[in-house]
Amino acid sequence: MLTADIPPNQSIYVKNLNEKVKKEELKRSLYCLFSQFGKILDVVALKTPKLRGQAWVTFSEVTAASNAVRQMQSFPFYDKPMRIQYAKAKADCIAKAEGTFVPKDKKRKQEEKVERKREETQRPNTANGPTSNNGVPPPSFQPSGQEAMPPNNILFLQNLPYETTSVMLQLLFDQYPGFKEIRMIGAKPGIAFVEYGDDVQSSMAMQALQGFKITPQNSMIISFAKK
DNA sequence: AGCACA
Repeated sequence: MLTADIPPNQSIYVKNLNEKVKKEELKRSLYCLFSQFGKILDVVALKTPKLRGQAWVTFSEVTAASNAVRQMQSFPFYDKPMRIQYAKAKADCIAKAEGTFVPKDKKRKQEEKVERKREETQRPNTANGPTSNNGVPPPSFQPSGQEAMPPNNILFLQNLPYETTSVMLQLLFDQYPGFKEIRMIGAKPGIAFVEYGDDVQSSMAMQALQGFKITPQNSMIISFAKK
C-alpha cells in the first residue's frame, strides 16, 4: 500500500520536521515557505509527544496543496527533508467555514453523520456568520506572473526604481536573518539579486518584503532566482 | 514513525 493513495485535500500533512524548532517559529516558517503556492488559511503544529515533528498547512485551493506536495517533497527544511502528503481529514477551519464543524467532545465516528448533515444543510447563508477568517496568519500577497520558480537561497527583485542603490537594498534585506549580499548589474537597472544563507531564510525575507514600495510607484516584485 | 485543530 503506497502512502500516496490519500485523496487530494486542501490541507497537507508534513512530517519529518526538525523537532528542535520552536512551535511558533516553525509555523511562521512553514507559512512563509508554502505561501508561494497560494493563499494559506491555517497552519497547525503541536508539540505533544504524539504530534511533534508534524504539521498541517491548509490552503484555500486544493491545487495549491497539490503543487506543494509535489514541489516541496523532500525539501531540506531546518536540515531535514520534509515528507509531504495530503492530510487525511478535513481541517477544522474548513469545516467551520462550511458550517459542518463538530466540537471535539463529539469524537470521531460522527464523521459520516456530519457528511450527511452537510448535504441537507446546504447553505442557509443569509444574515449571519462571522465573516470568514478565524484566527489565521496574515494575508498573503497575490503571486504576480511567474511565481513558479522552485525555492532558492537567491532572490530576484524586479520593478525597482532606477535610482535604487545596493546600499538601500542592503538596509532593507539585512533586517532578515541569513542575509549575505546584494548584487546589481550595472547595465540592467530595475532588478537585483539578494543572497541568503539558505532557502528558508530567503523565503522569510521574500514573504516579509514582497510588494514593498521604495517609491509609491514601485512595488517590489520578489521571486526566487533561476538556478 | 507519528493525521490535528492547546
